[in-house]
Amino acid sequence: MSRPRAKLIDYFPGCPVEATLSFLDGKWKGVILHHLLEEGTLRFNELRRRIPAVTQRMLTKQLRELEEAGLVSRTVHAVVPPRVDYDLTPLGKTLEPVISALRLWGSEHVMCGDDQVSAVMPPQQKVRSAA
Amino acid sequence: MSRPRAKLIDYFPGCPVEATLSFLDGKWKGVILHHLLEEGTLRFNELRRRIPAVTQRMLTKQLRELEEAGLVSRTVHAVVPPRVDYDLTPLGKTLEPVISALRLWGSEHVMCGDDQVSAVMPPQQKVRSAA
DNA sequence: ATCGACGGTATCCATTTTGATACTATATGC
DNA sequence: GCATATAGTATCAAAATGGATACCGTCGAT
Repeated sequence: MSRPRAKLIDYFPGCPVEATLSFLDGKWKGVILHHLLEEGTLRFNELRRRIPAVTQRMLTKQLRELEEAGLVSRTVHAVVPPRVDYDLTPLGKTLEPVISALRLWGSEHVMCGDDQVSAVMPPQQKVRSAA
Repeated sequence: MSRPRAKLIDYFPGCPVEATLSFLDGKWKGVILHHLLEEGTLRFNELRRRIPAVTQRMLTKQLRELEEAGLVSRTVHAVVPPRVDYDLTPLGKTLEPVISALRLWGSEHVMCGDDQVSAVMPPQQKVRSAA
């Protein structure tokens, strides 16, 4: 219910980019998808531990939005310490090339200083076909 | 200035994805980059016309952020009706594979209803190498 | 003299997003 | 009985984002 992006854009010829971005919106969706792609099924607190800076509320929200978008599945096991598994749906898995492209660009061009992030041209190294 | 994303993330092993996303953040950066990639140098109002839904303030803001990030260059011509050219920097151009991946996924998986956007699995069609 | 185009700024306001904190329920371990 | 773990929800407040509107200065056209 909150998709400010692409929602009121009446300009859709050039919009698939923005449309895709709207699914990755929010502060944590990228990381969540990344972990789910890398590690497969994860429980709520497993994700939390992998993303220390996220709060419970935020993680819940982002997961719900991913679920609503059909990218992530949520499986509740009716066991006694509650247990909920999160996994990518087939649709979610199709995002792999996108996440890979993001990750590749990030790892080649983004330098992480102490508390800031900046993009730089990589030294003339050839881009290996990093799958 | 304002980079809530990735700013306070002390978890950087798995973060290139999020780092990249932080550069595409904001409602219009994706479209701006898309147009600049497609059409090369554009003036302020040329961009505006290509993105009817953006306000002057927002376009300015997003362009400034892209400039600050080193992805876009801003050239002021000291002529009499002011003239400002925006173009991708070499660094900005390296985002092409990313934008392409986003565009490809968007065009294959995102269906645009009247006023909402949803992702779907494409019917088993093979992915043509849509450059 | 006024209007419009250009490329913005400044101001104000509404919405959205995020964070902090406290709270829930059940079961196990102590 | 109390703490812990699980997977959250509720509430409040702050911050960030975005939109509307008005304004700036200069030039050419009317």
